[in-house]
Amino acid sequence: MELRHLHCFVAVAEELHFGRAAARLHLTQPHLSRQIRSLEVELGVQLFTRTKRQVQLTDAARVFLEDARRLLAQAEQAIQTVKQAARGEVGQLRLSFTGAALHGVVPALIQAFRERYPQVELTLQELCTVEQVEALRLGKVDLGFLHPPLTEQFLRLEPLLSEPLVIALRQDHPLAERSKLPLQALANEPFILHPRPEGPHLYDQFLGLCERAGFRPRVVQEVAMHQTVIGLVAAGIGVALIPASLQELLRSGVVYRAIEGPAPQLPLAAAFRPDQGASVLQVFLKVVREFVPPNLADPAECLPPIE
Amino acid sequence: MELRHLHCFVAVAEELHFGRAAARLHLTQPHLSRQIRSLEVELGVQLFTRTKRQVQLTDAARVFLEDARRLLAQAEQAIQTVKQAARGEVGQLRLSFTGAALHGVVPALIQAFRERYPQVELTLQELCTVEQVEALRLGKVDLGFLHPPLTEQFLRLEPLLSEPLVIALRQDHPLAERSKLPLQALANEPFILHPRPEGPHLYDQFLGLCERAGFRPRVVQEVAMHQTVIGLVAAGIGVALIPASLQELLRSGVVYRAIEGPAPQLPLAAAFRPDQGASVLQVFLKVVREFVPPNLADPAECLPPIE
DNA sequence: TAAACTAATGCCTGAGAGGCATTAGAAATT
DNA sequence: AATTTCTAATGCCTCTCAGGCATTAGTTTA
Repeated sequence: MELRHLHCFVAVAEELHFGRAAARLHLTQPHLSRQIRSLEVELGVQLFTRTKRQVQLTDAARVFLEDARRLLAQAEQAIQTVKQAARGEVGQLRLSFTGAALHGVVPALIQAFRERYPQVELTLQELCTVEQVEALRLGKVDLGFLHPPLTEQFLRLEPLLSEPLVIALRQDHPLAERSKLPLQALANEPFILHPRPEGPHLYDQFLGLCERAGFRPRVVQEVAMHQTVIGLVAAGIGVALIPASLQELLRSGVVYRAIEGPAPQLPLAAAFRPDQGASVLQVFLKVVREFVPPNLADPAECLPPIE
Repeated sequence: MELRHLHCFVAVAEELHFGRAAARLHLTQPHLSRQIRSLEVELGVQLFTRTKRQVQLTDAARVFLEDARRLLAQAEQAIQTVKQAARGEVGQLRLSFTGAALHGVVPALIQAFRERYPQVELTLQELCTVEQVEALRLGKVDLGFLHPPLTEQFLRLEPLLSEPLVIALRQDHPLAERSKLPLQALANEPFILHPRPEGPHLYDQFLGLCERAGFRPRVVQEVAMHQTVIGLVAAGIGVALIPASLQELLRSGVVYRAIEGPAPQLPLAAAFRPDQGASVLQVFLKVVREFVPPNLADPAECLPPIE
């Protein structure tokens, strides 16, 4: 039995007339007669009672008709679905992102993609940059939002943006009066930083900028979670560096101040394996590129030299 | 696209090896390669990435695989179902029955059929004999349990049984003391009967028997529903004739007594149109025949002559 | 009785299902 | 580096069957 037979059967069952059914199928009536006959023989079931003048469905055919219609519709649907899948509009995509990426363009980007391609099943996972590189290497993740630069060569990067870090201060801190702070002003402050392994480049970049400003920062606490960092600032343990977009993590008693002069920059990029031809990934990347701010044309910009 | 292509696709997708897949399908590997290629061309979708050495599914193929498996399983199922339907094990059957048939073998018969052929959808409807004949004529009912004889010729009858009628009396009626009553004993009793149009044969049979016993019964009430008849007996309005199997319609204050000598008989038969080839009907009839008591071998027995 | 309608039959053609032998590129082995 | 092995693809063949046209054979209508 082939789908062709089902098409023939449904047409005859609906028209109850071999001639009209054949016209509908763009076949000749004799051929259609034979198709139906061969289907009946194969099934071992009589589907129509035909007199020379009229055609009737048997009870078995009535039962079969429902199944046949459903099968044909589902076959049609399957064809549409696989075409969509080939265009990357159906399927699954495993994403990862750093905690810092959670508060910038990334959520908006993911939401936009979700709306445009609702049939793509997204898996989301928060991982730090190094964990993401490993997950991408192992093929456990298709695309990661992480913070360059990377030493790994097997990943391709799609730079998204580079945002300056700002200083988080307790509200009653003397420096909070000023709207902008040069790094030197922080020479004697106790710092709360992210652990170096979680973002070695940012860590070293900051130390380099401090050195250029003539001091070595006093680190009193190393904490991974941004929430915790800000909590410690609120508790007066020290001051902290926070990506600008994380200022939306409001907390009473904490204020944010921009850094005057060369500020540490936290670049954000989408990383993926170029060898993965997954078309869902390609579609996602197109959306990613829409969200790249125009001033990022030159990726060099997002990584100010630190000497 | 034909089911054949789906079979090929699923085999290759599961084996990830054209040679093994071809063996499974009892095809040659070159032909299978071409089938897959033609499917890909028709869909406009690449399903496999093949190097000379290994075969991999594309993302689109993974999506398609689920649909293809489901389609093949459902096609197989549809074939089984239509075969069952042809054997009369699937489908629908519209039954009708008189009120009297509701209390004898008919419910047990229907239940037995239900258990044996759960995939046949039964429609049940209570109609009197003449209504059933009309419904059968119009094709609104496939089989009816009714009371012969019929004047109509277009129906075939399958006699089921013939049961004697018994007398329903109020418990405190003087005649209730005897265990059997000759008809003559009822010569002066007020009778509650079913209206003649609902069962003309039974009505006339009873009148005939009374006449032979030397009296003409005094009918005080004509009521259709058995429940109501018995209610009237309990109320002391009169005595009534009830099919023996309806004695299970117990009601305090009412007793039943057999008739001595020739008793009116209510024959029950299954009636259907022989021109309806519906195999569900044939299967049902087989069950009906199992429920015919052996002493009914000669259908003449169930209709004692009334002169 | 003739005409119209309609499913089935007979016969033909060409596409393609399916087979066999072989090629060609990759991986494993020597 | 050379050889062998493995495996998908190609070339070419046959023969079935999808599908067409002309016709037949019942049935209904005029």
